[in-house]
Amino acid sequence: MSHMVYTCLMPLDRDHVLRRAAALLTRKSTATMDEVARSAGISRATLHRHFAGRDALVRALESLGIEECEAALDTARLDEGPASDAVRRLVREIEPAAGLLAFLYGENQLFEGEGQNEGWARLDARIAALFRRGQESGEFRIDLTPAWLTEALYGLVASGAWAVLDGRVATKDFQFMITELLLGGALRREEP
Amino acid sequence: MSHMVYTCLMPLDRDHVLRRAAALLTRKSTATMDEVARSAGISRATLHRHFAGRDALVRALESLGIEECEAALDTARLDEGPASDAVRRLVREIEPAAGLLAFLYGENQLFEGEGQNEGWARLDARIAALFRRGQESGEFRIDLTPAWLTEALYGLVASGAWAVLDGRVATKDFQFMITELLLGGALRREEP
DNA sequence: ACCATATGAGACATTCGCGTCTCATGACGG
DNA sequence: CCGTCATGAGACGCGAATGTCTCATATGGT
Repeated sequence: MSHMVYTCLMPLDRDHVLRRAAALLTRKSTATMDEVARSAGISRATLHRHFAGRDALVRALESLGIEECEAALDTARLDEGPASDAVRRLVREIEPAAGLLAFLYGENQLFEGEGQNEGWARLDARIAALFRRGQESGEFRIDLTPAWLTEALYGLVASGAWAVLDGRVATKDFQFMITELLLGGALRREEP
Repeated sequence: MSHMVYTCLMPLDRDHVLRRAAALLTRKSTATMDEVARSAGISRATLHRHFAGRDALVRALESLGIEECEAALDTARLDEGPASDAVRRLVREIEPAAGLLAFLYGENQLFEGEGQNEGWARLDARIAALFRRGQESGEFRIDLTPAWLTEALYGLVASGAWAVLDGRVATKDFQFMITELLLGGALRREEP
């Protein structure tokens, strides 16, 4: 029997395939199942053995993205310390998943219909809660709703991921550009 | 003969079709040619008479989006007055095209390959010049590059359009949310 | 050495959207 | 009243991608 193969190699392989798929689909969202398979170094047949179909693959990517985001939120400890620092930690931790997130963000077909993953709602709630905490503590302005700030965070992360992918922004500037714009905006701060 | 039909009705019709196509494709970027036609109230045959194929349709939408953006930039008079006011005017003028822009922004296949419309480069240059002007006048901070601010503007406009489409943000708040976040950020301003 | 299993390669039918075609209809101008 | 032209409806073939299948191979454990 090969139960050890099941419990040790398989998940690694599946994860590897998912990550390559994410990387490819981020650049070319219309990539073929065959292209995805080649990109992961396996054959189309094997890809179909792991994922029932393209839909199942995208769903798996969605779950992976949600998992990574939730892990990032956990690591970022959103409810500790100043809210602005928590936002910085959040962006830093979420950066590795930015590409995948950008792909899923553009896959708007996921968000229509009733079958949408409730993980997004959980993420939205946690991030919005962070912004609300910052508002209640007086750190953040109250005339921008937490829902919009959450939306804007997603949008900026996706924009940043694409800009990095296209070479318009350096990878090392990713976190700085997003957090500084999101928190401080483009205007010069008055010297205190 | 019906030359008057050509010069009067046709352009209106074509424009109408393009706008309906933009509205539909913004929500469902994988919409069928048949769905686009139905959405515009015409048959698939007529749609194919106006646009050689799906690719031509998307290219026409791209040109329309660029035209509307350039018109918005013209109306906004980016080189007059304080740069922050110019940004506010820019967002206000660009709002009607936000949905179309969001669709094109997600159509990343347009930006790969050499056949990309040079109109985007013109728009990028004009918007980046605005941010640079703001930096040189001391209004904007200099640690966020004009290229990134331009990218972020696109991303926020797209995010805003989608948020409005999904009912997460009120239409009347669109301009305020974007300009305030882009210019001022989420942090509370110190009272001067 | 033997067997089980995952894999790769390839064939196959199916589905789906696209692009083109024809024909009938209706509107509009001469 | 008649001709022209755009349109709608529908049929048709094509190509691409998908999903399923079989078979040969290699790897790894017994």
